[in-house]
Amino acid sequence: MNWWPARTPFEVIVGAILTQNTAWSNVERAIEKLRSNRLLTPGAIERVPPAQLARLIRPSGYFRQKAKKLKAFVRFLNGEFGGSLKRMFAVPTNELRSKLLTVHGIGPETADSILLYAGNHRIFVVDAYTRRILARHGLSDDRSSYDEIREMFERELPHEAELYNEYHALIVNTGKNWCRNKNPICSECPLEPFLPQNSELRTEVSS
DNA sequence: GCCCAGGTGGGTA
DNA sequence: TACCCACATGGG
Repeated sequence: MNWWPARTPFEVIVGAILTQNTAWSNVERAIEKLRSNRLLTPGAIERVPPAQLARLIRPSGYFRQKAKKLKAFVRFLNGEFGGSLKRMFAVPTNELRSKLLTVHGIGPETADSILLYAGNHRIFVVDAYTRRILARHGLSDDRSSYDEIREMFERELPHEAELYNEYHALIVNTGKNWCRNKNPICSECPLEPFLPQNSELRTEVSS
């Protein structure tokens, strides 16, 4: 939870759901609404009426869908782990990942963000930026699946949560520029370790 | 006005 | 499996 902007693990999870296909600035408004209404705990989300929850998170977009997703997660947490995140995160990574993927509204990226940023599990998070940057460097194509890309990073990088955390942060923070502009690739590119020696990709890339 | 953002689920062929 | 679409707000 070093880079992810949140105060508690549960807040990370809420943010991971609210940020689905949504700009973070919009998520912040929704989180602040939840905070001022003291709804940033599993118990509070469980008890709040769905319509009220939806109204509060409206700025994050898809608010009716996301209200259902937040409800689905706390139902899962209560049912499987008695409402305890500590107990949930004590489950081995792969087993927990499988369980999270059964929850309505939790897909691969959301599951992995929860595992890494809320639970400190060693899982590399792949997102839209990661895919675009990889494709642009010729390291993947559109047919590469989420898990293929994730496993590539986990295979090539030291297996450390701290490093995955930082690496994904670098991709998100800088990816925005690389995706839209035709900037040369600089030495600070997080994918630099993957680029073949002598590759023209190291100095320049054409769109 | 138009396009997009730190995705996911459901329906159809 | 592989598309297609709905979901919705706020900023550039």
